[in-house]
Amino acid sequence: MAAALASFGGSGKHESGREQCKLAVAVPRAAKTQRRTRIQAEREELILGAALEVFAAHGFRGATIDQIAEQAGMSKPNLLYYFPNKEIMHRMLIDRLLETWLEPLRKLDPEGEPLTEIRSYIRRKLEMARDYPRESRLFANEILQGAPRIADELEDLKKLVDEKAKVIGRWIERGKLARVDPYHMIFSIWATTQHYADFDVQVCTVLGPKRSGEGRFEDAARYLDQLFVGGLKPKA
Amino acid sequence: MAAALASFGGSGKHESGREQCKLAVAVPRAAKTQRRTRIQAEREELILGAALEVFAAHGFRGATIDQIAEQAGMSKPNLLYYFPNKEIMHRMLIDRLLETWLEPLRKLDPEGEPLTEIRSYIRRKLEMARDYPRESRLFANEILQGAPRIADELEDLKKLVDEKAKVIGRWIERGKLARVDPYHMIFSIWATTQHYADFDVQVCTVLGPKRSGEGRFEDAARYLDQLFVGGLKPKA
DNA sequence: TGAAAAATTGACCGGTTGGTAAAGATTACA
DNA sequence: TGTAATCTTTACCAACCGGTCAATTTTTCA
Repeated sequence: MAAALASFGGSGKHESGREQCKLAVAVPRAAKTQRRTRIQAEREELILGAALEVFAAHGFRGATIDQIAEQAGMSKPNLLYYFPNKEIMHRMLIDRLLETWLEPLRKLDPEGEPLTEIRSYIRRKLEMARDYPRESRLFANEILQGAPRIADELEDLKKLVDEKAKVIGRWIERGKLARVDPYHMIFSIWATTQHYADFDVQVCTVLGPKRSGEGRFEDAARYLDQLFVGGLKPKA
Repeated sequence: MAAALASFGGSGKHESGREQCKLAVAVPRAAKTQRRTRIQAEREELILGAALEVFAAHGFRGATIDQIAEQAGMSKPNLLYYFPNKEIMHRMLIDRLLETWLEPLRKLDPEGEPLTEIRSYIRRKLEMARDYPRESRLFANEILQGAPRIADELEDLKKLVDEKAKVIGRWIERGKLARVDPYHMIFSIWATTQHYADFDVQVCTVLGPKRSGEGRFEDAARYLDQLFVGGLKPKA
């Protein structure tokens, strides 16, 4: 229960320090010129949490403002006082999601020991699936439906992957990894780790009540370690 | 382009021969006592195809009857003459989907050579992701949103997986496979193969225009082969 | 304290959506 | 060919949904 998968709390909420660029859009119209209130900050956070819950569970079109408002414990017009419309809530969630979501890949260190780096990456991604399943499902919903609202962001993602694929390619050239396709390797890491967030219902049903406790992430971590270390170790 | 991934056409449409149990529900009310017409069969098939397209792209709530009707090239009331409501179309699609979807796992042969069996399973699943991406997305949409409409079917799935997990367990006992968790092994196969259908937009964007042709499935097949054979081969 | 600013709400509106009613067009078949 | 069954469409309805408005309550701060 302890060693395999670390806790994730460390770096606080999603992005405490940095100013959130797109947030300005959502400042209530009545307060445009004014400084943000304490209540504004609190309410906006409350609403975004509720919106995350509902968007993740029903997708963009499936989610209704009424549902989000109820989840946040306020009336619909009250919610719309903070966020002028549904799109903006969604857009803001996607933006801050991508920040955290890509962090593990960014951390992949070209100077590190290749197999260790990849194991760390997998572990981090699995921790994110465990600790931020709603974010994962929000993203999955969006991609599944053709990513209509995040084409630009996907291009940024491509750049990051291109860069890291080169790093992996160099590791392979130096004989530190098996000769695999770096892109498909990254895909397989995304797929296997996010599966535990996106397909959680299925995973828990199939594992049954006895094995579907939190321990399932430890088991998954152990298995994925075996799979990837075995599969990516360079042939001697 | 040829060897790695076979074509999938072989067994014809989803279930040509067998009688579709739930179909009776959708017989137009006007024709309850009567035998099914040629037109009925044709139209129902046409509608289900359109419904699959739309449900896969927008999820259940996101799909509208009007969209499905337009996709099928008919008016909404005309469509509703064949299927009394949205739920029934969805339910029928899910039912016939699960039949085909689980076939590859059913085919996992306890008597076969373990590593070969698993490689075949992976290849078949990947072929399904390539040839039936809409079905995959329909399923993904449903699971992602908590599987509200298919709890029963998931229980059946569990039974099948339990059975096959035992088979895999015996293979491991006989030293034919590395000592991995059979359940998580199956999850990882599902995740990695279905990823190419469910996250197609992302895959194609990241691969870029040059590599995102149909060849991406060949590359995926090759990579997954390396990964799983390397990862699951018993330690000497 | 009091008044301005901020927060909240009920009532409402236009457009969409799932679904129905009924009448007209087409097809099967005696 | 005629007629009954089947198929299709136009017109429609009630509920829902995204979003607005104007009025009320609460908070802030001089």
